[in-house]
Amino acid sequence: MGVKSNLAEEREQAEPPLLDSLIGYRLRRASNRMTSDFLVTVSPLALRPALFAMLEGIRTTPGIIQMALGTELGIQRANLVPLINELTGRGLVARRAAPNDRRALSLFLTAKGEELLDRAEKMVLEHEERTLAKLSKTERAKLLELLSKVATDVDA
Amino acid sequence: MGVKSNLAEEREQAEPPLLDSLIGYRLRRASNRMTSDFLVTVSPLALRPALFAMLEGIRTTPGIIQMALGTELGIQRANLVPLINELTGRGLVARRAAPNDRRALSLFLTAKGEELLDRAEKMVLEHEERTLAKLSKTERAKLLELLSKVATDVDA
DNA sequence: TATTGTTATACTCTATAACTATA
DNA sequence: TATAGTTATAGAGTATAACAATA
Repeated sequence: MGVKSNLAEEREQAEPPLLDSLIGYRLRRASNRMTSDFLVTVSPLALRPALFAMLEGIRTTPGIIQMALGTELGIQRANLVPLINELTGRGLVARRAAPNDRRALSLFLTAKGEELLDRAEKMVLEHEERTLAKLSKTERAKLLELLSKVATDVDA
Repeated sequence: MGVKSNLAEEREQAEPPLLDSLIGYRLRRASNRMTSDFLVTVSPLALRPALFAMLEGIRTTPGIIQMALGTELGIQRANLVPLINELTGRGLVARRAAPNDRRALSLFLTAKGEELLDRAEKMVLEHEERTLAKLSKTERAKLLELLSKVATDVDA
C-alpha cells in the first residue's frame, strides 16, 4: 500500500488491449492478410480462394456431387451454384448426371481444369511460403494442428 | 520393386488432400466458424466483429483519431466512416475535433458505449471459451503467438 | 417427407478512386 | 504536396427462404 509514482499508476491503468488476447480477432486479421495475398498471387489465373478450394475438392474426389462438395468445403449449396457455373463456363469443370440419383450432379475436372489447377497449386505454395516465412516447419505443423481444433462441429 | 497389391496402389494414388495442408485455407475455415459464432453470440447487442473491434480500439486509446484507429485495426479509412457513423448514431461513440489538427476527429466512448462494451466483452469471452473448448490454455497462448507471426508487415 | 439443385436476396467485410478541407 | 475525412462503387464471401424435380 505504498505511495505510487505517476509512472506506476499509468502502468497499472493501462491494461493490455483485450483484442490482442482474442483468438477470434487475431484469426480474422491473419486470415484477411493471407486472403489478400492469395488474391494478388493467383490473380493471373483469375482464381479466388473459393474457386481454388472447389477445384481441389473435385480433384480429391472426382465425381463428387455438388451437395457433398459444399459440405466438404463448408459452402452452402445455394452459394455453390454460381461458383460452379463460373468454373463450367470457363471450361475447367464438367457437370454430369449422377448414375444413381437423377437429382444429383457429379463434378469432374476437365483437362484444362487439371492444367490450371497444377499451375495454381505452384502459385499457392509460393504464396504460403512467402506469407509464412516467419514460421518454421514445426511451427507450421503446430499451427495446422491447432487450427483444426478450432473448427469443432462439422469439421474435425 | 516388388509386386503391389491393389490396396497398396490405391494408397499410393490417394494423396492427402492439398487443402488440408494449406494454412491459408485452414485459417479461413477457422476464422469463418468463429465469426459465425461471434455474430450469433453478440447479436443481442447488435455488434458485429468490426464494430466490437472499433469500440475496443477506442477504449484502449481514448481520443484516437480515425486514421490511427483504422491503421491499428487494419481497416481502410474509407470503410471506417460508415462504421463510425453507425456507432455515433447509436450514441455509443462521440466524435470531437482534434485539438492540434483541424482535419482530424478524435473518438471517445460515451457512457452508454462503455456499458455496452462491458456487456459485449463478457459475451465475447464466453464465445471464445465455447469455440476454443478443445484447446488448453497453453495451446491458446501458442496459437496467439503463431497467428501474430502470420500478419507480418504492418502488424508484428 | 426429405433431399438436390436452383433462384433471389440481403448482409458483412474489404478494396480503389476521387473529392474537400486542412496541414 | 501531403494528409484526414468523406463519398461512391465494386468485389468476395456468407446466410436464409422458397421453389421444382426427384428420392
